Amino acid sequence: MLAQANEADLLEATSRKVAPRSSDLFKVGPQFSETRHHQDIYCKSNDMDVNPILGARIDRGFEMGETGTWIGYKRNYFTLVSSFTFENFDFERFLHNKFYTYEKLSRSSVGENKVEISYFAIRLVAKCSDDDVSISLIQHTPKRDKGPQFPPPIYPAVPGNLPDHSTVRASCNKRNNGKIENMNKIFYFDRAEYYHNANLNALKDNSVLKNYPSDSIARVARFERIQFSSSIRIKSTSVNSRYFTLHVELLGIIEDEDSQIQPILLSSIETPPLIVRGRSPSNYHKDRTSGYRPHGPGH
DNA sequence: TTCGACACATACGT
DNA sequence: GACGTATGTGTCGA
Repeated sequence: MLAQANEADLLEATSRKVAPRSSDLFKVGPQFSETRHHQDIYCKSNDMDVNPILGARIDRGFEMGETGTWIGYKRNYFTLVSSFTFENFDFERFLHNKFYTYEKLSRSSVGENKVEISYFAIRLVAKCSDDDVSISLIQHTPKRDKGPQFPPPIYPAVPGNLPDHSTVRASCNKRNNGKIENMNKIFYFDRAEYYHNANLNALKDNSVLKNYPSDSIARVARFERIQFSSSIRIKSTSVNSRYFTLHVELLGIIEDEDSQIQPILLSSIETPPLIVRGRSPSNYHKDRTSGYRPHGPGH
């Protein structure tokens, strides 16, 4: 059974051409690390320390290679979802509170500055795993080449639960309004609807909720049709591939003295090192049946 | 060798 | 089941 699985993986990874719309393209990728904390979060009402827990899953675009490393393709899309919760905070409790953190002051000065968090947000970044240098990611529309490209959005977000892999799979490429609406209930929180049902409005609300920039607020940040920027260098030497990591960051958005919006990195999670295969034909129609890596002159 | 552009093919959603 | 889409990947030429 193990041998069988390996054989299947090998076939998958080395020979067969993949149909462009096959649902097999959805695969769960590598696990993310435990949440790492960068700046503490406190609850305003009682100054209690709040423990954020970030979760994320790659749902498309990476598969495990023969040697156990995770492999993606520069030319192909990947999909990633992420959400966060606060330990011991159910959703209602979150909605009735405000939070603050400390802003690191410049190196020359000492100490930290207490700042209120206007709202929370989730960001996706990629880094080169050697030097921690940021790598740009881009997002396509369904029109791909015919549409514009953007950097992946930073999602203003409230706490939420990560949907199943199958839910993410089912959420892609929907045009039917009813289906889209059902998916939106999973991926978004509707503030206007909440205010209506709770007999509240933005004037009466004095919680963190009122500071979010729009009524449609992510419960789950969904990053679809993401690719590594076409300009990334894949090799560190002519032989060795570089490794990349994907990081999901929980940000606290604050307002500085000049009412400028500014993100503070509160916590993050990351993938293990990833290989991104480039466009070289040697990364495609391989037919070797051993673990041998081709790099000599081919055909 | 690598990249942008265009092309072809094929499973999916409606 | 037909039709339009979305997307992996083949290819050309700078």
